[in-house]
Amino acid sequence: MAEPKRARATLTIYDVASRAGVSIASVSRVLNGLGTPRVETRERVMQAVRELSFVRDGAARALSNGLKEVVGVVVRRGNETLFEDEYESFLYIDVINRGIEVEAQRRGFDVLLSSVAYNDENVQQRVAAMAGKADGLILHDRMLSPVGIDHGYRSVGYLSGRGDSPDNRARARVFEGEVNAAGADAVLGPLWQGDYSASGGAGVIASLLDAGTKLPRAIVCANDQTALGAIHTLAQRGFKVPQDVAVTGFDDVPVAKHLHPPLTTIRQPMQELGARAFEVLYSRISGADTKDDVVLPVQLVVRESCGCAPSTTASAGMALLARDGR
Amino acid sequence: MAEPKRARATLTIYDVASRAGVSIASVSRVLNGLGTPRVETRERVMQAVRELSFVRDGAARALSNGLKEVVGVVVRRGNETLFEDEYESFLYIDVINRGIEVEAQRRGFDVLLSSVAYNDENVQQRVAAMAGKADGLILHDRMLSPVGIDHGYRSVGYLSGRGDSPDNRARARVFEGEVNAAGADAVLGPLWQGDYSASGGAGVIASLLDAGTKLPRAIVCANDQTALGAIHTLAQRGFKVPQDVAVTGFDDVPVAKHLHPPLTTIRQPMQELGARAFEVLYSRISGADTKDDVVLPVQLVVRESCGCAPSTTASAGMALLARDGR
DNA sequence: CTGAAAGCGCTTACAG
DNA sequence: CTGAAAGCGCTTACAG
Repeated sequence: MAEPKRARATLTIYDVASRAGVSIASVSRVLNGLGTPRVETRERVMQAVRELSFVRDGAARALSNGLKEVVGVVVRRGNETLFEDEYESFLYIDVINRGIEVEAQRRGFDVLLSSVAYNDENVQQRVAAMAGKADGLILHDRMLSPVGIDHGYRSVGYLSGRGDSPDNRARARVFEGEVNAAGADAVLGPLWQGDYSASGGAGVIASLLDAGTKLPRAIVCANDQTALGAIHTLAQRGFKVPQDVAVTGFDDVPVAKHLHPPLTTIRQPMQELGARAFEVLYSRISGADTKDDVVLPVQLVVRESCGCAPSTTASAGMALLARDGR
Repeated sequence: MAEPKRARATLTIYDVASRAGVSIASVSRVLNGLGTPRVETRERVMQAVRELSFVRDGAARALSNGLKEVVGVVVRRGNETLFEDEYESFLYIDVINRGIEVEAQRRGFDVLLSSVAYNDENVQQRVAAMAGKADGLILHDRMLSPVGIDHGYRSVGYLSGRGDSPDNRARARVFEGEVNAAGADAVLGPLWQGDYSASGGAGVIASLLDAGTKLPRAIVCANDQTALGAIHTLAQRGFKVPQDVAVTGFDDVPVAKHLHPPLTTIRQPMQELGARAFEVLYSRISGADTKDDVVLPVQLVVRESCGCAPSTTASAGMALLARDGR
């Protein structure tokens, strides 16, 4: 197959100018709504544009303006074997991106997307390429947060996410602090190392049980997928959740409420998060000095896996939800 | 807030050249792996690049090369009130995009994303802007497909998607043909007009019932969300699915299997679809002449809502699934 | 109000 | 192997 080179746009501003019988400067001004052209000039240009279906080249504009009107977004994705339901968990990435995009669109920006695998060797190159194509970059990482729920369990384990995730480390730190502050035993460490995946969570529990370890009374998982895997293995090995071991997740992925038992977890304002990320970046691009650390409130979603009583409402799980169109 | 203008990249290829003591032509060649530079030249350039953390400007490269290495993807999104579970349905868009992106990355392309609301007034402008920033565009629309399942129902309704969707029209056409061919009554038309949303599906059923219409024995919905809404209203009005009215969907969104009853539906190879879309586009960009119409096989997912007996397997719904890393 | 011209940061024949 | 220079398609002071 031929290398895609010199797929040069057929039409340029010169074509429009000559057809309209004006200079390229006038075409540019009309197209940008600059100055106060005579109506005749304006109309001739617009007509030529229409007749030719002319579209300005973004690269040339960007080069001339020093502004591409493109935000780069780099996400990391797993590339391992997945539980079927796990597909859904990637949703949260897309919801964040959706938030970025909505906000970006308000400013006339578009979103350039690139995902790198966790084990990608040339992350550097990929990020550099993105940097070259965009005015600024947003890099995803998982988020951290404090929580508030206490069933008086005396020992609580932290089934962690990837070791190389800053969020995971922060989460572990907060976890340990909170559990100790409550006077309970915090159980965590290398044997409790998951990887944000369901199979990772399942594997940790299986290894612990195989090694004859006594499980803590409750297990806080780094995310819902991990909890999903943990609950699966616990059930398989004859443990009742939450009677024998309580479990919580993080993210509130759609399937969380369909698990047995329904998963107690934390919901984060994903779309809003993306929107705010773009706002901060945009301010920077605009040269404003901004506070760069934005923390959004999270919401505890109490269901049954933590030991709380089943809610009497819930019904069909079909509550109407207004989606903010902004 | 200041307009973001002239956020010009600080470093250019000239900076690298002068630091390395060579011409910009040499820098460019080294960076592109062109020609056979002396090792010393090569190393001095690389070192300068490293020291300066230089990144080539994508716009300038694009302008010079006539190639941006960017695919534009335009998706349409609803902006109405949503059922909570409906969030998930947008997943399929993202899965397709994921397929595009994976394939694009193989060719050194990145994905530029833009979504337009169904009621967006300046779709034209938006698409034009995208066209200017990309080498080619992929526009989403829903897909069509034939099916194969027969419970001998004598009357079957088609609860449609948006009227302006080509896929919806194609689906309706195929539906009518198949049902008639089976010797049953096809029920469709303006009163059966949904909009791909759950509330749309719910609304149609409610209106029909309110008008005293006798429902057909089975209802084929344009997509899963529509089916979700339909089932909800049917249950609310005291109809048993599938005993009184059978219902099928289209898409196999994650929540489909958690419905009561589990939804019989069609699964499409979404990610593959995206990948193929990019391939076709890439071929065109490369100047190859390609067949542009690619049809991928779909898969019928039989569950209970159509009247089939409950599967004896299913168990925890946690089957492991290999995700092709390609 | 409008046009000629310079310049944005690269790539690439063309000489040497 | 390497450098000087033209050109990619726009935008925007600067004159007129």
